[in-house]
Amino acid sequence: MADLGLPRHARLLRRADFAALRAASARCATPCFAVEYRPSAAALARLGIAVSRRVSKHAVVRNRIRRVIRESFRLNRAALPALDLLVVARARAAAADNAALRAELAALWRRLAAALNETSAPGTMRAGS
RNA sequence: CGAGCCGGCCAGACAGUCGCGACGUGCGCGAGCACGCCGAGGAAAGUCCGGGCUCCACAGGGCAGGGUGCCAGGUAACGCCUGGGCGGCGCAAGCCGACGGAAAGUGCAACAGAGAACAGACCGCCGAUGGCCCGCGAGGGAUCAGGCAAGGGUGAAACGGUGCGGCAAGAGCGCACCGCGCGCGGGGCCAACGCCGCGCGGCACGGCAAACCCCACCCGGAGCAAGACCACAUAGGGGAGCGAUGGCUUAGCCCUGAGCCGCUCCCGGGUAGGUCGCUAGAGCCUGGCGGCGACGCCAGGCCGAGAGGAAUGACUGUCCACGACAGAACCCGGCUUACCGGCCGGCUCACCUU
Repeated sequence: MADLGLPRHARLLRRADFAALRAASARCATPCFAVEYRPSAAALARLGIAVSRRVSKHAVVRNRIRRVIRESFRLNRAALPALDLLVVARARAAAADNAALRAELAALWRRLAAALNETSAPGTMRAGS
């Protein structure tokens, strides 16, 4: 039950968090999304979302993308390593439907977990666990 | 039943699963948990107007600048709404209109056309009058001077229309009627207006003021990251007192007034960290009364998002008329723009039946 919730401590809430993430982060991208990430100070994955007006000038479209990202993160966050993530929507996301966005995000989470396990040594990961 | 006009309302429904935010209650030292309840729109949009609220030391006057523009109401206010007038469109119900002033001044008018503003003569008409020619003469002829603006033609627009008289031909040149203008009286509860009556004037005063302009009325500036408070590094911050000159002072300039820069003393302080502002309001519903109406007054009832790295969602299933435009960010009143469709009421026209 707790695995599927999205409490506040699993989100990036402060300006400072975003600034720190931007200062030092690794990147990873798919057609609709770009992700910046770094090891989290907390013991679990935390999410930040950025959907700018450049993606779509319509608030309804931006809200839809934001909600799909939130929902996908909520359902998958238990399987993710302890990272601070900033998911940035790209312009192509506005044209994709929800199912496509979900599929892409699911792939993204898998890639993120795998990439982290092999490249950055297990040593850096230990901070969370 | 068909075509159409006006007004009001709705904006997929239901079930299950997993979530998010506010509030209330309970539990917990606490992060939080449980239960209950609520959780986008008619346009939340564009940010085009008008207010409330807040701060800018700031009050008054003048100029500049901006806005509005038939009249009267409504309103907190408006560029909005209602009613009326005028003009245009429609058979009609109805709809649309920046709709003050061109006898203050300046300016503009492409193309066409002879001529575009106190105009003009291309075609045309006349040639009475003075010449010319013919004729003995009465008279006749052409058109030089000249006269004309009726007809043709151009144009978005050509300096009233019809008829009669008049004339060489014509012309408001004269007259009748129509039109127009001015004045007075009535009407319109006031007004815009020009419906009616009377009198005067042969008739001018052409168009454009979303060209300058004139007239009337209105208008400080910035905006909730406004602004207030609390907790935390060095003050350039704040308060009080004293002040001649000079300088400076949030819309642009000037004037008056006021304040600041200086000195002394005192308090403490920037900053998207947190809290407040933050939703109970020009509020909504029902009824009554006044008003043609917009709306106002009175009584009773109701509480209908409040986030802030930013909630109001996602998935699955079933059904149908297969779901448009679109997401609150301080709050209201409007306007404008976008939009799949559906429901209700009133009205108009056409046709059919009786």
